[in-house]
Amino acid sequence: MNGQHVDRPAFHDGGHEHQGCIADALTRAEAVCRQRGARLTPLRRRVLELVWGSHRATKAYDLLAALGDEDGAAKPPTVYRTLEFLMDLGLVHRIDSLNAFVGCPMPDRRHTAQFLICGGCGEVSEMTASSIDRAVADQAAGSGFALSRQIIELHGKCPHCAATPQRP
Amino acid sequence: MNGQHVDRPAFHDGGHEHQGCIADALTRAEAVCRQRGARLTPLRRRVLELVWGSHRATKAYDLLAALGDEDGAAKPPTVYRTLEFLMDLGLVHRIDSLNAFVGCPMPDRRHTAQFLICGGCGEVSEMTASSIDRAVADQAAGSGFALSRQIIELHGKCPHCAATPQRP
DNA sequence: AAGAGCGATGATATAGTGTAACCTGTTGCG
DNA sequence: CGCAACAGGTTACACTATATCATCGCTCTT
Repeated sequence: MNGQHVDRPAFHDGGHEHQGCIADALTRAEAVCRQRGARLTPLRRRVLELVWGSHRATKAYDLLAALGDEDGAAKPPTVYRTLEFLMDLGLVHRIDSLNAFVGCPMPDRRHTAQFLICGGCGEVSEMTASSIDRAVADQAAGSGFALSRQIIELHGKCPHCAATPQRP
Repeated sequence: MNGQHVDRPAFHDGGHEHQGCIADALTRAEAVCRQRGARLTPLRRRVLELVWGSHRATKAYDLLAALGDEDGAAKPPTVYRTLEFLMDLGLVHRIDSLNAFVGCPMPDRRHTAQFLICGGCGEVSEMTASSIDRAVADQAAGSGFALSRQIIELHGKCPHCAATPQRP
């Protein structure tokens, strides 16, 4: 059976070469925009870059502050509009339980997503687990419920943090 | 196999005798409080009653307004503290994707929960689907992730609303 | 080239959500 | 009674998000 099919379920180790993650994300974003006839303006590009600055979820007002440091006082609507654009294109996802945003590692492919959120290091790992999809779809169908959007956010500890109990 | 085991997957019809739902919820709450040595004060009781005023999710500031009409201007901390108390006892759940709260129909039993949220009528239906639990637990374990809390909120249309396309 | 139309961004103001810190009152109990 | 523990009140503030209108620059058309 293929119930275990999962894309990218892994967490990163501290030492990975993160610049590559950012560069790859921007490359994918350019491709998606080209394909969809959307414009990846400097602002949008910069916001996406900031979101990809870590594998944690980024708060809108942190983006705002980061932009402010550079471009002289960005305002909230600027950031929220930009995030909305990026979400519409599937380039970032919103994590509702954190009021924060995370880059999508596979924006070129239509997919559902589940998020593993580490309470230790804050890293968020996106996965697409067909077994979860199937269970959810079955239950919705069994209740006569027409599913349109699923929010699955799983909190806990990533392998690294689970192995390292926090010290007082 | 019992992958289809589900508690209370159903939505209510408009005409059900809702006073009974409220009364039952309060009865269960009294039992839970007695059992756990917690005090169901008038305020807590009133807030729970308000949350159970419908099968939709209730916003904190709507509770605040409702209380204000009665008791002369309640303040935010009062409501949030009371909601926190009710959540600790499992009497209400928070729906993160709505910033709102809904009564738990089975607070006496430890359980995970998934929510079906209708975008038409706003009704929220809680279920405990063991097939989803199992798929989630398997995926988390497979990633070495130590799961502590799962947030599963499924948006769509309930059977009634799916059968009644909205008119312009 | 003039100007319409549109998408992107700027700017102002305000709405909505949530918490920190401190104080007061109440209850249960030795 | 007198204390400890909990519940609730009060003030102030922080954080999150949106509505609305103005501006700028680009493209398309005539």
